[in-house]
Amino acid sequence: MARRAAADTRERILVTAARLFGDKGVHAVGLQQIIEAAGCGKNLLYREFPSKDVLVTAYLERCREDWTETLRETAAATNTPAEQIVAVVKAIAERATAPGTRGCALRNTFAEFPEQSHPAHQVAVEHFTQMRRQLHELAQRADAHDPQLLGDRIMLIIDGLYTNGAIFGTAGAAAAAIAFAEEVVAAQTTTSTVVA
Amino acid sequence: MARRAAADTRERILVTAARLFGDKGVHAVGLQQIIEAAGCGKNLLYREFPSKDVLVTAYLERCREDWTETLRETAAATNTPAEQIVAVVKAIAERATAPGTRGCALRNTFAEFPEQSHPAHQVAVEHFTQMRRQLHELAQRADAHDPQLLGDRIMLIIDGLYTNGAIFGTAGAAAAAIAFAEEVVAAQTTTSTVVA
DNA sequence: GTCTATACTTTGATAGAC
DNA sequence: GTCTATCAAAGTATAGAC
Repeated sequence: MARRAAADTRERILVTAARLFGDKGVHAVGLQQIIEAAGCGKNLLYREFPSKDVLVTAYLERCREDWTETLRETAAATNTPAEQIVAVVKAIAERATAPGTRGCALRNTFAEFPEQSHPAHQVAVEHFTQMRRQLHELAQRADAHDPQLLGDRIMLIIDGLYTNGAIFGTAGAAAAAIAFAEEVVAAQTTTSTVVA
Repeated sequence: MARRAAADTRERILVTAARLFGDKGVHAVGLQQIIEAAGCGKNLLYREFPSKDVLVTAYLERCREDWTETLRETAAATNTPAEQIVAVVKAIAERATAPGTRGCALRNTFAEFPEQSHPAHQVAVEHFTQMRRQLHELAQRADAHDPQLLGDRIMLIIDGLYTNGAIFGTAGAAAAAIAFAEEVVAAQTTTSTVVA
């Protein structure tokens, strides 16, 4: 069943590329390196991903799915939109401050590809735009006084968390960011300023 | 006095390189491009900066000086440490959300050089460590309830501001971040929670 | 002598042919 | 899966202008 193996191969290449891109950055990783690490031929890689740009785009789309998954999981695990906002920050905080982590793949790749015409740049911008909108919606469903304000503040905390986590990577930073998010959500969703 | 011109030449090369690195990213800019833009010979560039790594490091050190300058200016323009914290956020917000800006050079370059052994990586880490310490000190002088907490929260806002500004670059984002910082400072430096 | 300009070497990348 | 073409990069050396 050589034909059936194709799906697995594509997945293996993508996972391998994602790991290398994430660890060393997109520019620093050559296709040769991915081929060796994935243990496949050059032909196969080019059959699945006709160019490096296509591979990078697929890598970023995969990262976007992780975010969607986070949103889905936190929605299922919480009772209220306000709780979900904090849970989202919590989930990201745990990942962003894990040792060896290098921040957010989409943000890092965005920094690597400043050209607006580059597909990687565009995928990243789409992601951030969508993410911001989703946080606004979440804040609205949480009955925030000013949904856009709350959403943007949470976005700031998440962005900062990724940057900060990539630099320092301490567990304390995660707890601090979560507490910060809790206070911000509480202040923006209740009439009296209550600090949990 | 051809010998005297050397200082100017070095400065011109560095400024040119800084602009190109900042606009297109370090990896995307070749030395040839810098030579053409600066209008100098290859020999001269290699005399002033023996390798690209040296040039990149000089570029980052220059960016660090900008931060030091910001700290100095805000200290001179404000009366209290609490005001200075807000002024720092304000100064960064204005720069980070200016059109055509691409966020923080040190953070972007940090994303481009994940290897800990690379001098560019080390300069960036030094900068962030120093910056965090300075924010802690500032929070302490502002009589914050928990100086480290306040400093870290301001650091989160600044980090987020750079990322957010690089992506969306709206003027509203600057005002929102400044208001956010004001509230956080007020909440952490007064006994009663006062919202300005 | 100091700068510009260019030719060269080596290395490593994408890409495609077979 | 190997082999090869093409191109661009860093870095070095050299030729020539003022």
